[in-house]
This record gives sequence, structure tokens and C-alpha cells, in this order.
Amino acid sequence: MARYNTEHHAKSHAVILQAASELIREHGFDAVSVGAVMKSVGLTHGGFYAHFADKNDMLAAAMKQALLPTVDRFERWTAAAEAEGDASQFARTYLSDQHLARPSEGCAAAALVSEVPRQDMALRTEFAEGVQKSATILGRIYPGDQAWGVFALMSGALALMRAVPNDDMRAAIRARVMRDLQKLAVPD
Amino acid sequence: MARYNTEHHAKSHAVILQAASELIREHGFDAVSVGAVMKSVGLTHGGFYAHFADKNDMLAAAMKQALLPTVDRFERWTAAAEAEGDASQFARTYLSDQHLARPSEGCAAAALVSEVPRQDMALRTEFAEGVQKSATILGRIYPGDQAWGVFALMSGALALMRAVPNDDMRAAIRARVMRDLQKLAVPD
DNA sequence: TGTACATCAGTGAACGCGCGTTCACTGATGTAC
DNA sequence: TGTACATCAGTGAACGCGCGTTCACTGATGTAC
Repeated sequence: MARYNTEHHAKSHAVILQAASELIREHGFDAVSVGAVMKSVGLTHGGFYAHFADKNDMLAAAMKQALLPTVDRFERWTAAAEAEGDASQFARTYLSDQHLARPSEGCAAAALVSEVPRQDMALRTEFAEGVQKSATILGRIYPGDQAWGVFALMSGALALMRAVPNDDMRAAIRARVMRDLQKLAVPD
Repeated sequence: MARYNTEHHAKSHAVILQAASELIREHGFDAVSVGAVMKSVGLTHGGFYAHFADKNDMLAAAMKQALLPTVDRFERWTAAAEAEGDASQFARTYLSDQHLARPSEGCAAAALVSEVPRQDMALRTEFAEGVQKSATILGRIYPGDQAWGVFALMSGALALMRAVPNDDMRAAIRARVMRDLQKLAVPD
């Protein structure tokens, strides 16, 4: 019964999924091909179907995978903001040039939000769960049920800043949103 | 010198462009094919190249076309809000179920924002111009240079509401954002 | 310790399909006379 | 008023290509004896 090490399959699966989670944030769902994902981890396209039922199955799993570090980062940035007693630190990091420049490593919501409505229900459900978790964490530094507003404002601003091709416009949006976040932090 | 009516070509061009502007908002840039656009207006794909240099040329023009009614609607809703002396009326319309359900007729920014960074510079420039105009109009009902924050919050909220598959979550986001907009309307 | 062999992750040719683009053409238009 | 014809918007076959998916296969693995 010569089976491979039981972890072998699972390890490949995880590597493929991580690559896919970065590629969808960088290029969007439609522009990521099965072949490109497999090639990016040094495999050939034929092996793909030993890991996923089909492309949509993989996209839903990659959406979930992309949201894990998003949620994780929310947790770390929130903890840092709590330690400093300064909620604006979160937004400074979220709207930083680094986050702006690296969608493949950044917030999956900002990178993909306007493409999600057109995807399978399984993927949209994963998206909603990740976003819900992020908002819950944010609730620790933004009082009451403020989190949705803060999340919509910050992710909307980041997506907008990435879309415009002009540094001045980006700076204006960032400056305005940083001030607005202070207003939102005041209880109703 | 038997030329067609000089308006003939221009009329077809306008019809194709309008169809494309709706299709990109509904399905995204990548999922809209040259053939699908032409078929939707009762023409065949071969005639496309009498109207546009290539697909990207058409997408940039369609982006511009999609932003015209966006700006126009901003103008009308802002005027209505000014007449009523109630800025929140704008947001109620922007975040309404009708706007939510019909991306192809609605705000081009909310429908496409996360796909724009990956497009040609010509398209991104059109996007930035349309968004800038919308923000300028919004400035009439949101004091100072508040417009960017309001725009990011409302478009971010609309995109988020469309992405999640759950009515309760949509309602929570809408309720929160409506209250937040009131806070933003207060001068710094 | 060495060999036979069952397992299974991964390979790569092949499929049917839709894509963007090209181009020789068709046929409706409306001017010239 | 009628006819010949230049114009040009639109047609549809054809192209090369990359896509998602299938499947017969290869060859590394590690157990059985």
C-alpha cells in the first residue's frame, strides 16, 4: 500500500492555493488562468484537477485564503492601535504607500470588491465571512457598531486611490479620509 | 460621391458605445467581448473595427461613456438635495435598492473601481476625470473639501453591499453609513 | 538487505470553444448626368 | 425621370491563440516479503 507521505498532497494544495490567492488580488478572477496558477508554483496544468473540482472551486478557496491574511493584518494593526491608544494608526497603515503598491499581499476586499458580485455564491459567502470578521475586529477600536462605516470608507478609499493614475489625487483622498476617520470615531 | 448621411456612422458609434458602457458595468472589462457588444446592438463583430482601433480603445471610450450618466445623476441628486436642504437624500438614493440592483445603469465607479487599476492608462485617466467631476458636484452639499470622503464612503459601501450575498449584512452597512454621512457633514 | 510491486502525484498531448483581429465581399445609399 | 456608378457601413469566413478540461501515461515512493 505504497502511499506517499500523507502531507505531500496537502502541502501542494496549500502552495497552489497561496499562489492563487495572490494572483487573484493582483490580476482579478477572470484574468487568472488555471495554467498560470500551476506554472507559478512549478507544476503543469494537468495536475490541477487532483486538487480542485474545477476553476470556480479553486477561486472560492483562493478567495477564502486571500482573506486570511487580511483578517490577520486587521488583528495586528488593531492590536497595535489599541496599544498606542491611537485608532488613526490603523488607517495610516491601511492607506500607506506600501499597502497601495502591493495588492497581491494586501486587503482582499479592496482588491476584488467590485468583481465579487459576479462570482459564484460559494465565493461570495467566503467574501462576506472574511469581511464580517474584519469588521468585528475593527469594532475594538471604533466604538459601538461603527466598524461598517470605517471599513467601507477605508476600503473604498484604497480602491479609489489605486484606480486613479495621479499622485495628487491620491494624496487628496488620503488626507481627507484620515480626517474623516477621526469624525467617525466620535460616538453617535 | 455617394456618401451615407453623415450622421449614420456617428449614430452607430453612439449606440455601440452606450451598449458597451452598460455591459462593462454589468460584467466587468474582461468578461465583455467585442462580439457580445456588437451582437447586443444587432450588428456583427467584423464591423467593430470601423468604429474603434481595438478592444482597449473601445473600453476607454466606454468607461468615459459610463461615467457621463454617473456625473449626470450626481448633478440631479445633488440639485434635489440642495432644493430640499437635506444632504442625506443623496445618500438614500445612492444606496437605494434600485441602485443596488442595477449596476449597468448606475455609478460606474462603484461597479468597476477594483478592476480599473489593471487597465490601460487612457481608461484610468477617463476614470479619474469622471470621479473628479462627481466629487466636485458633491462638494456643493458637503461643506469644505469633504467630497472625497463622502465619495469613498458611499462608493465603498455600495460596492460592499453588492458583493455580500446577505440582506441583513446589506441593511447593517446601509444603516451605519447613513449615520456616518451625517457626521461627515459637520465642518472639521 | 534486496527486490517486486501497488500507489498516486504530476505530466503533457489532445479536445472543443470563444477570443481579438483581418479581410475580401455584399448590398444599400444617394449623387451625377 | 431613369440609369450608371462611386462610396462605405456592415458581413461572415478565416487566422492563430489561450482557455478549461480530460485522460492515458510516467516515474518516484515506500511497503511487503
